[in-house]
Amino acid sequence: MDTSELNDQKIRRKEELQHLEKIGINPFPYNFNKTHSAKEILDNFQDEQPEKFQNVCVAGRIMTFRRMGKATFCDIQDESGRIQIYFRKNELEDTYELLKYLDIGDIIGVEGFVFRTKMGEITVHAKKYEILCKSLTPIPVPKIEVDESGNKIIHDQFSDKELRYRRRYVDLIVNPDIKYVFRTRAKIISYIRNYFDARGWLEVETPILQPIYGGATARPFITHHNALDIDLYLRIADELYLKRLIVGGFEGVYEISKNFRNEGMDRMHNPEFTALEIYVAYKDYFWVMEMVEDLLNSLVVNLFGSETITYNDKQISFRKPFERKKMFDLFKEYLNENVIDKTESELVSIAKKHELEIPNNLSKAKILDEIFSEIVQPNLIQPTFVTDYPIEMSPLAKKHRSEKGLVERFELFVNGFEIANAFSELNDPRDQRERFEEQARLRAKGDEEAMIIDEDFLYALEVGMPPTGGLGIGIDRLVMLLTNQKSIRDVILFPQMRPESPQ
RNA sequence: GACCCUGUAGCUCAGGGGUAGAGCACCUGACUUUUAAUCAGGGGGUCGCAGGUUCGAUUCCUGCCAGGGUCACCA
Repeated sequence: MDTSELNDQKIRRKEELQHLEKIGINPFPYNFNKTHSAKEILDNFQDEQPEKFQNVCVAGRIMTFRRMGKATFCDIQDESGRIQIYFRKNELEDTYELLKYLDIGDIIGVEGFVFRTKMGEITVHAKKYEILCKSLTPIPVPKIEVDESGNKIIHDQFSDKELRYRRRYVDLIVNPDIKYVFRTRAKIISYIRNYFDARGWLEVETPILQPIYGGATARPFITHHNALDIDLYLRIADELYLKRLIVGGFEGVYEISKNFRNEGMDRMHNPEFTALEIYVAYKDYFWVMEMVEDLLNSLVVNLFGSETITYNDKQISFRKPFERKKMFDLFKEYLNENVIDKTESELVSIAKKHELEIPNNLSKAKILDEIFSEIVQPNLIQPTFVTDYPIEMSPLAKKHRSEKGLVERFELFVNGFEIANAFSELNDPRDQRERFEEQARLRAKGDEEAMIIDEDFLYALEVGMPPTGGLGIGIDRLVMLLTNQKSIRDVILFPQMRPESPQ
């Protein structure tokens, strides 16, 4: 680091560090034998049995200091929470003087016994302590002041969103409550994995670097392989590879996949995001509906002990069965129109009646999609399966067994979010080729997101894929929903940011 | 990509054409059960960056950079 950037606080900390080294103390030692977390002590200490905690070793980051001459209190924070430490000069002798070389942010290890102070706080009375890491740059430490009328005044709150995302490590220290979101995220993923594994479905890994991207309509990131001298695409979805594995004879495969889409960023979108896809042989979309219903119901019960969650003051119930509605019935319900036989221009004028401007030259599928997501989707708060989509919107889904022009597809909406997308998978290679060709025509007309023909995938379908039910779940949005977060950036540890420009 | 808002101390913010303010954090001293510790002193800023207007710009204007929000595209 350029020393001209050092402010007075950094300079002082560096001097403290050098002093510690000069007197033979390693400010960056190798290990510490921690015996208890803060939470274990706070939860289990009993005043009538203090002997159980006669000798504990705790470690954590110093978050507050209250120095009172010959006695000092500080709070240290470990992963489980905070605990107060008490130091006395007459017991620590020389090392007491060294406390003045410690700062908020330093990590220390303390050996001592647990007691309760006059004010009632469970505290570790230090017999000895050692520095485990000297912190050379100050962190903001919020202090909550309560005034006479009981209002909370928070000083030093670390609330700047840019800094919180860029320096997530500081955010985690200073706003430890957010750890809950990431713990819950891990629990959700591990629950889903266990659920699938228990049913014998195989977790697989498929290529992130793909010569032909597919499985979704989106613009890709492009990269280059030097040795082969070819462009490769970061995957936008793993669907076509998972289906190849069903062709290969695995009867249930799933992948928890980082996907990459070169599109806008906002509250609901990050350029890289996590999707779950699963394909099970011999099943159709009705079976998938019941599976995802059971998966989400049992997940929510497992996490919260209840079928009901709260998102943004709304109660959302995951009680089975979820509502099931055909897409065209929803159009009827919200537009009072039967849109199934309408032309493009008729649809545009219907949209206008509902104060929705549709850009020119959109295909019928895109217009319907637009109307649906603007007018219908925001109303789907309780878990709702929307079924039976127009064929043009779903080039990888199998034609509906009885409804002309539709496919066997559903999406699950909760709180207006699209959580899951599923099909009876298209396995007729002739039909699949026609759908790809239609996509190619759209692409030629300028639709940059239309799919590319994947000849190898068609070859695989010619080899033969059994009837298959497939499902995709947007993990980030599911986590948002289940942790009551309003931005995708709040459920991704390191969300994408514009790089900081060197000023 | 378009529009709106924002950028001042380590953090959160106020201010305003004439030597830059608060709370917390930091430093010195006092204090052996404090917890917003308290008390007495003190230091710390290229006011996002670059131009322009002006006797003088952190303040006004323009451009750029960064962030947030809304819209567009999308999941």
